[in-house]
Amino acid sequence: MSASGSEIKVAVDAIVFGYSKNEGVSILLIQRKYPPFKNMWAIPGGFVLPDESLEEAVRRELVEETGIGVNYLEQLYTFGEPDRDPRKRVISIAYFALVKSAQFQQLKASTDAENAQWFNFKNLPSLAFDHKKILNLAIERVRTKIRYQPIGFELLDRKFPFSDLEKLYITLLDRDIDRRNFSKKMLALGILDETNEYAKSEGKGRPSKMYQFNKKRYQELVKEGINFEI
Amino acid sequence: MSASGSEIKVAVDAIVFGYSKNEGVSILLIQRKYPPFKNMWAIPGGFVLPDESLEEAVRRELVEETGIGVNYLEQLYTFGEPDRDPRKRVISIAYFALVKSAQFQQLKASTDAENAQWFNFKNLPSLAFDHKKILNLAIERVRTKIRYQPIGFELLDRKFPFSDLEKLYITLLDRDIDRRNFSKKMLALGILDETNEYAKSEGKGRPSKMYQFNKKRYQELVKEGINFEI
DNA sequence: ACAAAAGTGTTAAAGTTACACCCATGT
DNA sequence: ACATGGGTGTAACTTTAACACTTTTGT
Repeated sequence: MSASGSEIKVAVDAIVFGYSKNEGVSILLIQRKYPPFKNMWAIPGGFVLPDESLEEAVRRELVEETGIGVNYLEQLYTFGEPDRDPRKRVISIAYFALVKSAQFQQLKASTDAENAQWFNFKNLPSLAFDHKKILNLAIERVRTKIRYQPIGFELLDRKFPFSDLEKLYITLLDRDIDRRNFSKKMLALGILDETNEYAKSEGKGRPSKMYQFNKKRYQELVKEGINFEI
Repeated sequence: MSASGSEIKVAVDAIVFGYSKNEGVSILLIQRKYPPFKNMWAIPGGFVLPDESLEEAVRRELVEETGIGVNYLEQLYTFGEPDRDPRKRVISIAYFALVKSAQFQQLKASTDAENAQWFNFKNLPSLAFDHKKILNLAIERVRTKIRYQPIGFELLDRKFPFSDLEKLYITLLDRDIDRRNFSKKMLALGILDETNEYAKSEGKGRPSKMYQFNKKRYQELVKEGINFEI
């Protein structure tokens, strides 16, 4: 090891994803109040305190800056180019987070965090620092990951109609999905429980059964060596 | 963001993988000269200097501590639990690196770095700090990744007999592979060029043709949307 | 009765797996 | 001539992809 320590600041950032059937995938951004990049949009985040873990830091910053609590959090990548912050050397450990649909819609409506706002992931503003790069990586990661891990359920409510799941995949993968093949495959995995509830109809169409992701069952099956793949 | 910066040190660590047909997969470790964990084995690494990128830091530390230059380097994960170093708060950005077979064998023989040593990945000593956890993650990552990205070639020489590739996969995936099916699949991908060289026989068996990974071709095919998968 | 969304099965094509014998070389 | 590792094809099976009509509800 080198003899001396470093004068480098350590920050965390979190790309928070929300989803609703009608609006698709959204990402939570905050507007900067101070220079540099004053008034520009940025990914929420901040410096890590001496005695908290990285994940604790992310959760704390998210509450402070946006009032949000997330139910899924995963480390994405660490960005550390010497010049990524014009003021000083900052390395940032980026996370991505997923928020359940009902909560996302509540948050959208609330005014708790005046300078936090959701943006559709296909229509994002320009961003401060290297945040565009971070965000693109996060989107790419989520896009890839829903194909081999059941993280999509973290964006839906606990109980959801099958078509919501399908729409989520269509949105993220950005291509059509054959409804019959998709449901066959999903149901064949054995990780979805059918409930005896039905979606309250929204005025049109046949009401759909509500399904529920069975996490325990999934974990058992993982041990037995199944692989989720869509 | 929080107002204040942090008093956290930033380090990088690198899990270096080497491979040879006879010895299988090895990992490069160094023996610590000073407390804490004096004399224990550890993953090479050290603090990031103020003006170098993370990757530069990894390469510099590897040269300083082990005399090695690597040909493939990828970020693995960032470890930041507050208590992972007993002395002070250190977050470490871990990388994994792959070394080509010929170079690995040279390094094994050389005495450049007295306190650096290669260990078979199935027979590792106990390690300082949380390095066991880091190492396990690295092994898991490489194991998974060779199945969907052609990183295996970074462990072989530029030209290699087909059976070396096969043995590498058998070793890492820890299961038998059907020679016929494996070569069919690999060759069907169209990313291996047959050379007109033959392996100099080692006294027994039919000499094998030498193959070569065609990186350009692979990158073209990726753009066209193939997916490498074994 | 019609519009809208949910629910459901079959067939062809592609991909994967299982399996065994001959070939080229050194001793 | 034998021991050793290299090289190769085919058939059964599994998985995936393509495709359209019926059901339930609200208006």
